[in-house]
Amino acid sequence: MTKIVVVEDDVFMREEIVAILEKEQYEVSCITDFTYATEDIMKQLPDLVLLDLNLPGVSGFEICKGIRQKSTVPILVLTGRDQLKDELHALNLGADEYLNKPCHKERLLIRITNLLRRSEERKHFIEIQGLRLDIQTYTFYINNTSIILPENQGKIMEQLISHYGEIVTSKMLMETLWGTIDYIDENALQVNMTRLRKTINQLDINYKITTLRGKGYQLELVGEMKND
Amino acid sequence: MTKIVVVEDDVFMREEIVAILEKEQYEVSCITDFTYATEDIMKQLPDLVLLDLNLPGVSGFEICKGIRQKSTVPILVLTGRDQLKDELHALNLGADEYLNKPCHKERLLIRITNLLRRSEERKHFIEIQGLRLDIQTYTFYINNTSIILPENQGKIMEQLISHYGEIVTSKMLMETLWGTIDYIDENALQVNMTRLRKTINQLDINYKITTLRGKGYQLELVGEMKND
DNA sequence: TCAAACCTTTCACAAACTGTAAGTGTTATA
DNA sequence: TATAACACTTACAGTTTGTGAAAGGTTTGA
Repeated sequence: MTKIVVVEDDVFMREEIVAILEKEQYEVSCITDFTYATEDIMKQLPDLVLLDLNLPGVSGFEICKGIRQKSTVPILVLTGRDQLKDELHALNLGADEYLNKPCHKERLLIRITNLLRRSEERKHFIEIQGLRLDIQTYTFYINNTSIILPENQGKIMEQLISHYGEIVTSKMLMETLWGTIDYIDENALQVNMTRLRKTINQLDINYKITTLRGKGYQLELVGEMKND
Repeated sequence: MTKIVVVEDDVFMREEIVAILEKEQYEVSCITDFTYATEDIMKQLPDLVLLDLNLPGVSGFEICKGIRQKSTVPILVLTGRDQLKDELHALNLGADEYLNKPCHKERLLIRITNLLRRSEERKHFIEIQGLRLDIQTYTFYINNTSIILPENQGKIMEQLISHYGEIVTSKMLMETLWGTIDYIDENALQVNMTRLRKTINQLDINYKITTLRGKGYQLELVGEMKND
């Protein structure tokens, strides 16, 4: 069932939206406490987020930005703010649609349908800036190129991308690759790591795999000039 | 350079749009004779189509539909029609965005940017209803599954999809697979065809490969109930 | 300086993809 | 219905690709 998370403070408005969506067989849940809105939304694992901008105490823009940093879930902004600059701002922060209240039921629903259809295509992939990986086939998309990673390299890459920003331990990787940690020669992992690094080097990729001695591995941006 | 085709009959409006787009470094070309609009648009190989709906002699909806049948190029409808039913109709026919005139320059431009970014992701693929094929890696996307086709099966599939609705001859296929038609045993092609058919059968696909004796092969929809 | 941690190359086995060969179906037409 | 052309299928062996083991080299930090 398709799950939509509604972020809207006005009770009347919220209940109307919920009624409309539920009539279309969507599974709907609402955020009513906006203190940890971004986290609460993400926890629900939504297929789509319906977001108001005028919320008490928090900026809807911040929520929008926060969601987009962590996920590619479609965000539909539905708001009373009809200023062009708000629209541009929201769209720049990663919103996929921007509709003004009041909004016809049908107009809202067709946008939702379209966004969901579009995001279906993304279901295959995990993704960070500039990289996309099909975790079924380990087809790896970089700019205008795509290549197929061998299974082991693909699994390592999957871990590195899905834990981007964190450290991935050898233990985690060995469990992912072989389902167990026992009787596995750590060297086998190192060999595959070497192979993956070689693969990455041949591509035009802005990332490298850093070793954190005694801790694990990490995917890191490279070649970014620091501006002071 | 990114190419945008503008379909708009009003001279004043058209020139204003062209000026705005060219200032943003887009390559712009216009359709002014709408008799064979769809064909003329497609010939230009646009990265995006900017479409008006009120055109003399032709229906903008028809053009929209026609483009979408042949391509996944993003279509942005920019029109004076502000009726909800027109908007719904256009979006249902495959339009990606629907904006009302008059429209702020920035609003238009950011939608264009977003559509183009989104369609970048599609550059890898060729696509017909329900099927997508990455022609670099021959990763094949069907509903919620993706698999990797072996090179030969991938090449055959590429031909069948990109010539969907037409007949693909053995000669064409042999040239695609082996670069030449000489000294190639036609049986080799048949073997690969059998293999591809077997692959397709294992998947939940609505298409089958039909043989046209003495002519060639064709991809066809299957299992569609005919309603009289 | 030295040992632990990590990296790299080479090798041989296993799996996947390929065209060849040989035989089996199918279809149009006389 | 007989026949020949066309199409399909299966088995096989050569080639390529991915894999972990082994052995030796390099880096790091106390």
